[in-house]
Amino acid sequence: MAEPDWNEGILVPRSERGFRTQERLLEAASEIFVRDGFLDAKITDITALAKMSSGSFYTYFDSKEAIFTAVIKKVNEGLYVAASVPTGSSRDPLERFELVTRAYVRAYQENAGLLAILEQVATISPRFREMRRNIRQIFRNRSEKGIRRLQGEGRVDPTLSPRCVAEAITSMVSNFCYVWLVLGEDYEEEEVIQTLTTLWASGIGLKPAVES
Amino acid sequence: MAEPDWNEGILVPRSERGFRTQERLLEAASEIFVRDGFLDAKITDITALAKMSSGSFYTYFDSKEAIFTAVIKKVNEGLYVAASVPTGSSRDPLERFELVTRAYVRAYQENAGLLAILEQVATISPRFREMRRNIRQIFRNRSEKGIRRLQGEGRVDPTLSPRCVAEAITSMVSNFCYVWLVLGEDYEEEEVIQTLTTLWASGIGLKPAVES
Amino acid sequence: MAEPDWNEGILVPRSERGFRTQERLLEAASEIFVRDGFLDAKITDITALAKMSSGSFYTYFDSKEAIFTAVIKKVNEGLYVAASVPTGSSRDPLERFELVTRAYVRAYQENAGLLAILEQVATISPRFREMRRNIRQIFRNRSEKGIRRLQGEGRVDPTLSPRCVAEAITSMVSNFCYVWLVLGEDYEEEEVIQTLTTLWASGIGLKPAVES
Amino acid sequence: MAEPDWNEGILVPRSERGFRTQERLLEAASEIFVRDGFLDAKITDITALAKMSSGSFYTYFDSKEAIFTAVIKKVNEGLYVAASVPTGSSRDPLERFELVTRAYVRAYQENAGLLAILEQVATISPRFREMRRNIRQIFRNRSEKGIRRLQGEGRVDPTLSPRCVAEAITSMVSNFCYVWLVLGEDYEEEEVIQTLTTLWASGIGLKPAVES
DNA sequence: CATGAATGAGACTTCATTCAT
DNA sequence: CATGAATGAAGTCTCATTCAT
Repeated sequence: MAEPDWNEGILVPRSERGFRTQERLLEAASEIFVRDGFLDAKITDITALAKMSSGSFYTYFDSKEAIFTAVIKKVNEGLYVAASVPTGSSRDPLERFELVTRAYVRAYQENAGLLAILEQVATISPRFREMRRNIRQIFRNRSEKGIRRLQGEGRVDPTLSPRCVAEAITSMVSNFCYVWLVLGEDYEEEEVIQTLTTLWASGIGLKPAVES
Repeated sequence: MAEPDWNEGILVPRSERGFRTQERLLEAASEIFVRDGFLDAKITDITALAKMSSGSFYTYFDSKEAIFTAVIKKVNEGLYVAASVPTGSSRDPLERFELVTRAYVRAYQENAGLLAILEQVATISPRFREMRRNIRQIFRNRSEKGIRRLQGEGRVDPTLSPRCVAEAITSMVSNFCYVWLVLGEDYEEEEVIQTLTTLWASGIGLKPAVES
Repeated sequence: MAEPDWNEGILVPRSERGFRTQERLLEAASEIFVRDGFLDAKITDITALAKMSSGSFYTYFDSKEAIFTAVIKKVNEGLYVAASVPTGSSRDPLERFELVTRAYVRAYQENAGLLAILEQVATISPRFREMRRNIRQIFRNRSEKGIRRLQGEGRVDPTLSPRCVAEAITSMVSNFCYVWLVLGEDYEEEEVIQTLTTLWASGIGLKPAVES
Repeated sequence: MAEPDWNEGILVPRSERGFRTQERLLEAASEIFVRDGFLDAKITDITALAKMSSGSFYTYFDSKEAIFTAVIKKVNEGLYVAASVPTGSSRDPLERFELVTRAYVRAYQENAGLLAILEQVATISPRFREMRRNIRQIFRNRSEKGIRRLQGEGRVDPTLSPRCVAEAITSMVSNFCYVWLVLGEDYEEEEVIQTLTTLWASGIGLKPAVES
């Protein structure tokens, strides 16, 4: 339960100049991580790209893990926003599914490089496994709630376990994005979104609203 | 396309005794890989567990990658068999889906430890990325073929892209197993199998056979 | 022979305010040196404790060695005073020995924390080895002179080498204090003083004054 | 109370060849430690002097601390033997004191270089502080026992605390050796031994055996 | 005079792999 | 075929001191 402190090891600059230097490091690190992966990324490559001495790195971050955390935090926030995209309660569920899927796919596309590395680091470090889990939970919990509501409205098979279904759909969407955008299987964006949306909706047996 | 040679680096013992020694190394390696992961697994730990000198390792394998390949090959074969489980053409599709899913889940359960490590190594090494991709393809291609046939029989929405759907279902099943059996989310086996089967079948809009 | 300049590297503040700032640094440094030792003491810890920026340190001291010198100078002066405690020529030698021992013990007790660190630094730096030697010499030379006088008065064995005896007694007293007050062997103050005084006096075969 | 494990970090070679290599390292390390001190001694200097690659060091020792422990253990054993020199119960106490002092001085002389470094390390590391304390205790405990016996025989002032006196004498002898043989104060060996022995014997008020 | 960011040399350590015995 | 010692490249991190603002 004890959530790791995601700011651990990330030092806070005390001047405007320091703030800019930290930003430079973050940008350089993103580039290096995407290029070389976490394991092969060298601090000296990052500082060289940011045009500073290697020692300066430690003015702003305690370790490679720390700067990776900082880099990923931004990505995470992007995914968080995507997974929380407001759908407007008045819409049709199908439309909502599509909206959510599209937002997720877009966010994944924009950050595919770093998400690939996060996937790598998550297999190595429990800390980052937890981080990835968190963002996954947002998506899953949201789906679960939606399914519960639709079951309540009699529009979805009531025998299905909402949590289990939500987990499965989350797996489908997130892993499809991984295979497509990271591993490089060739698909066409619109087709992906339509297929995932359809499988999702039909999978849970979504029925049209019962009109009165 | 050029398939890596999965036997490269795995030396062939000349004697019966050598064969048994190699087996001992494989068993020890499985244990160490599961315990420490690929990166932290040390050759000396493997040889110590197999009760031999570190130098002897290279009589049987060329490298750490080679012995990992050998260890994973067995697992892979298990998954291959599972993914190829004969279903008997006469059966109902729903039953076939369930059978395939169950076989996959069982195989995953039996090898969860090493599959977790394969997941790790696949993020690091293209060679093993390819290996994992292969086994995934078996499952996906099979699904794709099934869907195509059902579309031909008019029992599944013909506008869906069979490949895309198959990829999505493969993602759903394989990633669910990962989250459940490797990351440790708590689910109940039978419920998982039923849920995945249902989502699969309903997702593609499977209709009862048209009786004549 | 060339005595180091013990004020080298200690800058002289030009203002009253600067003077107080330097004092703050000295207090902070004492605390940090005692807590962490010389080697592990960090300039940033000292400045942080003194509530100023690390750069300001160099307005007042040239180096870590310089501030340590400044800190130790005070201690040294204390020991100097103790070792020079006036005994009044009229007293009984035994009483004088006790007075000197007591003064030394008191001074050591009051500064045990920093003297422990001086001991450390003296093993590392010739400069501080010299400093410690100086204070030791005061004690030793004084003893030596006393012994010579008593030998002249026929109250002490004339075959003993005054310098060698003085060195031995200095070793006994100073190292006892180190073992007791720094290393933490448990002794009772009064007992220590009496024992050292007795060993000293009896050791040199002190005889009662020859009355005429 | 928990005695550190003095073999920790010292690996045991499994072959004759390894044993010789470890010896080579120990000899090289002694030389380097004496030349540069513990802090400035570099692993690469040791391996270079022993004519091997730097990595080989870690086949035999875990760290610089470990090899220093191994080097000092030998010295310690030498001092232990010296401090335990058998005196023959029949002798005169004065002769016994001289014998013990002489043995200690000799042992110190032979190992002065490394003992200087031990003194340095002891001020830095509790582990080695403990080691030095151990050897000191042997000497002190032995003195204490002797004094107790002589008090029992009525040949020594019964009001003196044996432990406190023994500590003082140990301080005198050991610190004199340090000042003389490490810091370089100029003394003549025989004079030192006689002076220390006399101060010791007279200090405790040793009386000739009461003849019947 | 104060601030705090910038500097940079370099020792330690790991461990897969090779090789002498 | 077994043993275990030998190899060596290379990356992280520290922190006293300097310097621009």
